[in-house]
Parts: sequence; C-alpha cells; structure tokens
Amino acid sequence: MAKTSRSQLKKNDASSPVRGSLVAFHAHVAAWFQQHQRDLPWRKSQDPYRVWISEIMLQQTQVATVKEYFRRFIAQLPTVQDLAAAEEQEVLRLWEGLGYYRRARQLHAAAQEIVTRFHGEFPHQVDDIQSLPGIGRYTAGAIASIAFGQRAPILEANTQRLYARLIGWDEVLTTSLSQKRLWQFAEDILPDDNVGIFNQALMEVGSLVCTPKNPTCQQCPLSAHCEAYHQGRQEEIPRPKKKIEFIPITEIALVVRKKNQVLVRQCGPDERWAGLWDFPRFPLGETKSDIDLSGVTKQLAEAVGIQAEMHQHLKTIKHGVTKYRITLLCHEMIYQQGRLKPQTGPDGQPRVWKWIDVAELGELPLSTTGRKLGRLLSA
DNA sequence: AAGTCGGGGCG
DNA sequence: CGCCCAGACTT
Repeated sequence: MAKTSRSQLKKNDASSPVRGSLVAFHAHVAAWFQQHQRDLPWRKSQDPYRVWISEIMLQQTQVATVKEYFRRFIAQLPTVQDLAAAEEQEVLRLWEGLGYYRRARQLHAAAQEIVTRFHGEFPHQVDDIQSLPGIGRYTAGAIASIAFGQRAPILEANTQRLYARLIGWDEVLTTSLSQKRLWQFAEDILPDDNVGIFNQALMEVGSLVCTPKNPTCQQCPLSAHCEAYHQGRQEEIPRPKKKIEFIPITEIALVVRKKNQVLVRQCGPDERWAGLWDFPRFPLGETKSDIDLSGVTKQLAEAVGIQAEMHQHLKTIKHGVTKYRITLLCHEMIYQQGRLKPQTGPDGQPRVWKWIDVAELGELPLSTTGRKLGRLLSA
C-alpha cells in the first residue's frame, strides 16, 4: 500500500485529496493497521465466498455480533456450492437472531446465481458482483478489493464518519450531494496496490479510533491529515442525524398447546420475518390496561378454525422493529377443538400453519421472540 | 429523499 | 433507556 506510483508522481501537495501528502497518508494507514488490526475470523483467507458471507452479515450489524454467526455458517456451508444446494430453511436457521432476514434469502439466491450464471466461480468485476442480489455499491467494492485486489472504493458507516472528519464535511451525510462527495473522496485516496488492506484499514480506524463519541485523535494515525481535527471540530462532525419517532404498538403472541404440540405459522413473503416461523400474533389496541382477550380467541378461530381457551400469561417481551416499539404479551392457550383450515395470503400464496412438537422447535428458523418463547416451553 | 427491514452491544 | 452498527432496496 505504500507503493503509490500515481501519487508519487504528484509533486504538488496542494492537489492531494487529504491534508499533507497522499504518500504519507498511505504509509500512516498501513503502519497503523499492521500494529492494531483485530484478529477477525474472516481475515484468515481471501476466499471470495468467505469475504462475501462476512460482508453480508456485517451489513448494519456490529463486528462482535457477527463473529460466531460467521464461524457457524462457514462450518455448515463451506462453499458457494453448498450454500446454493442448501434448503432456504437451513440458511434462515443459521441466520436466526441476526436480523434483516432478507439478507439470508438474497444470499441464498445469489449463491444459486453464481453457480448457474457464473458457473460456480465468484465474479471478479465490480459490476458483475453488484449485479447479485443483496450486493450494493459498498459490498461490491469490499469484495472486489479484499478478495480480488481490484482498485474499488468503499463507503460505509465507519468510513463515512472518518472521511467526513478528514475533509471537514459539515453537512448532513445522508443527502445525495454528501454521498457523492464522500464516494469521490473514497476513490481519490485509493492506493494502486493492496487496496483491500487499505479499505479494511480505514474501516478499522473508523471503528477503533475515529469513534462517534470521544474519538481518540491523539492516537489516530491520520490526525495530521484531518481537517476536522485541525479545526478542533471532530466532535461536531459529522452532523447528527435526525432521530426517528418511535411508534408504540401492543401485540399478543399465542402459545396454543395441544398435548406436546404447539401451533406455529410461517411468515409470508410480504411480511416481517418472511420465511421464518412464529407463534400466532395479533395486534391489540393502544390501551395496555384493558385488553380484550376474548376478542383474540375469536380472531384465532376466524383465522384458522381453531378453538382454544385462554389459559395464562407467560411473559411480556419488549422489542423493536425499525420505528416500532412492540410490547408483546405472550399468553398460553389450551386447544379445545377444530381443524386447521388452509390459509391463503393476500398474494394468493398459501400460508403455512402447523402443529409441531415442542421438542422439534429447535429445527425451525424462528423469530427472536418466537425463540424466546420456545425456550420457555422446553425449560 | 424517505421508508422498510431486526436485533444486540454498550454507555 | 438512547445511540449505533462494514446497507440494500423500494417507493
């Protein structure tokens, strides 16, 4: 990464995209990374399959969370052929708890595309990589640079913050102008060699040093190149994003018991947790105090033709889904009579409900709240 | 440009 | 609790 023939041709530092020279910038990044980089499981090889899996898992998900998921996934499905041939349910089971489950289904679909359209070999060109489902500009650049050494820029949470500070960008980062400027900067600073290491090093600096709060500029390899630090405004840049207004919702989850079995349903392709299984859920009114449990009994009967009697409150789980704050009341019901009637979603596709032995819940991919309830039952 | 999609880590 | 996270995709 220290070899930067293009930038070395530049005699004039005034044309450098960073404060000081780009040559020094590259050298500082490289030296720092060699000393401070974390030992992460996906850094043990440049296998494009592993790089790809890690990058998808890391989308909007912190490094610490991904580590174990990555290890388990690679152990279970070590090659793109294994992934392509796997059942979607198996892939979702490996993804359970990570969130953004569309990632898992697109990963599966992309593996099948790699096997068919690219004959089992991961494409090398950025455009080909980005044409795969679930891969946008960031992920394509990351895979192309890390696995294939292509000279492709990256921009994600860590580098957005780092770059904004480096150039003293005093605008909200989400606008298209800001994004255009930051991508341009990411491209302008690319070295000619070891681009994958360089990109990872900058993310690592952003993650470990150039933190959202209390960045440790004294220990930053790039402080000499940083406009925000030069101005003493590293705490003000980037500008805070506007906070979202959360909408409180109350729902009820039903554990309908029939001897050793419970009633579960698979979420349809058009709803949250698509492809995952969950206990039957119904929305409740705004009022938390006065809940109409008999109405829920009626809703269940109308939905699937099952009559059951409300038994006991199991627990209350609070969780968030994007802008919603959900209070989930979990109640146990006792099956009385009725057979499951076939369900059809608004899209005409069949909706799957079934009775399942509590002991077999472990094999199903469940929503996180569903898993918490499942553990409660087998405890 | 704004909305949707989850869940956990951490001060 | 609130903020943040190696974004992609649709509207």
